[in-house]
Amino acid sequence: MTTSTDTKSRLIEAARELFLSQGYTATGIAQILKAAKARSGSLYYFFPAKEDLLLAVLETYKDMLWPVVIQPVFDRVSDPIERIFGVLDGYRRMLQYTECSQGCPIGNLALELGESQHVARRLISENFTAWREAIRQCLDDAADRFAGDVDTEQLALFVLTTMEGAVMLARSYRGIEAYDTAVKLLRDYFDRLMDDGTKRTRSQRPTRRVKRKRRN
Amino acid sequence: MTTSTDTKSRLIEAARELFLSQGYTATGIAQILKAAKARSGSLYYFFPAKEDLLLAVLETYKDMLWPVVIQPVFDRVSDPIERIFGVLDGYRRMLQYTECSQGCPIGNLALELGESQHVARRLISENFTAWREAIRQCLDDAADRFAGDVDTEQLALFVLTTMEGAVMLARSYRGIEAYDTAVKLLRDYFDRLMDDGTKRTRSQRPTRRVKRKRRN
DNA sequence: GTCTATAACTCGATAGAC
DNA sequence: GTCTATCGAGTTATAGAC
Repeated sequence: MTTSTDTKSRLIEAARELFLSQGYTATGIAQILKAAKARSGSLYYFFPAKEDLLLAVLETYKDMLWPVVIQPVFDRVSDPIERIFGVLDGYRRMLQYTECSQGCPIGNLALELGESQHVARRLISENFTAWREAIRQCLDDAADRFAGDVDTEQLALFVLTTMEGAVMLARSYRGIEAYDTAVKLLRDYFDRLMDDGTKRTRSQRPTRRVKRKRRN
Repeated sequence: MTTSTDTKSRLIEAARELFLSQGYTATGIAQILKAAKARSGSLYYFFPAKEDLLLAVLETYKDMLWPVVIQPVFDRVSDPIERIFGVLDGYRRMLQYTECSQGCPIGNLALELGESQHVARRLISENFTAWREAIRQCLDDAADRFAGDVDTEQLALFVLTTMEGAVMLARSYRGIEAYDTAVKLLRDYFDRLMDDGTKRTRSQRPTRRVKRKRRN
């Protein structure tokens, strides 16, 4: 049992890494087996088909979102707006660590998978939605810092849009500049949303807002 | 000669469509041959390998950028800022036409291709750069409308970032909403860049900027 | 649960006639 | 330039022993 669980997670982990660096289609079963030090009998004992392995990978991404992507940033940073840019910095580190060859694993698969793999597509959109939800929580926590009314739902989606587009361009140009530029301009947009010039002075803020508690 | 040229372009066109809808790796030679009504002998007469066919496809995208993507919008719209959003509307039409299954063909390939295909990657970045250049021209044409100093190079890159991210999310969610939201917030950012409220008066503005009408 | 062996098929690419 | 025939490797997946 310990062995079996071990093999299963080794397969998922190997598939996850290979799907990330090469894509789903371009990764062969044999390659996964070699990386996981397993045999085809084991793989097909746990997963009926290659696509089921993909589904397992996408589930782990959902599971990893909070503990790996969000929570470490939230533990380090308390300001809700800075938390957002802290998350974005996490993707920057990923790009730099991989010399701009790898960015967001979900974005890769989002564009690769076609109509046929609709279960996988649903998991991808669920991953995106969970990410947006984390950002939206930050925006809600900072709601009183915005000058006018802000649709935090839409703004969170815009943050995701920027991140995914920026990762794509950083990868394409094999340089971090495109990513940094996008985040810089997103920050500029935030500044303009939060500060409408001389019109409104938010003057004193003696009592710092209490942080809303997140689930999980 | 007429036949040969015909066959060659049929192969490129078939490959272009299949790469767009299925990706490069997932598209097989046999599938391309069937769609182009050609035989393998013909394909390998024109292209030494599958990757060379990809390069030809990417070249056609570069050739098509101005006549197909940019110029039709510029012919219809004269205002430089509206030209930018006109181009973005072209991608919206593409998404709607394909029920959000296809967006930007370059973006697809950008995330799919790995380290190995470095010639193809260079062509992809050239496509992106040419696109940015068109947008930057619009921004330069509207330079006096921006409140402060604006780095049109960076802003053009941000427009591309937004478009690519928005196309990805529209495809993932199989709905145009994510795209529309991204464009709407990009428009809001533009408005804030062009009108800085009461802070700074760019001296006399005898001709008040006309409030642009937004579709939708 | 894991092993080996392999079926059944598709892949990109080539050879040689015409 | 286009045709048919096919190579060899690689693909996903299965069978059956252990």
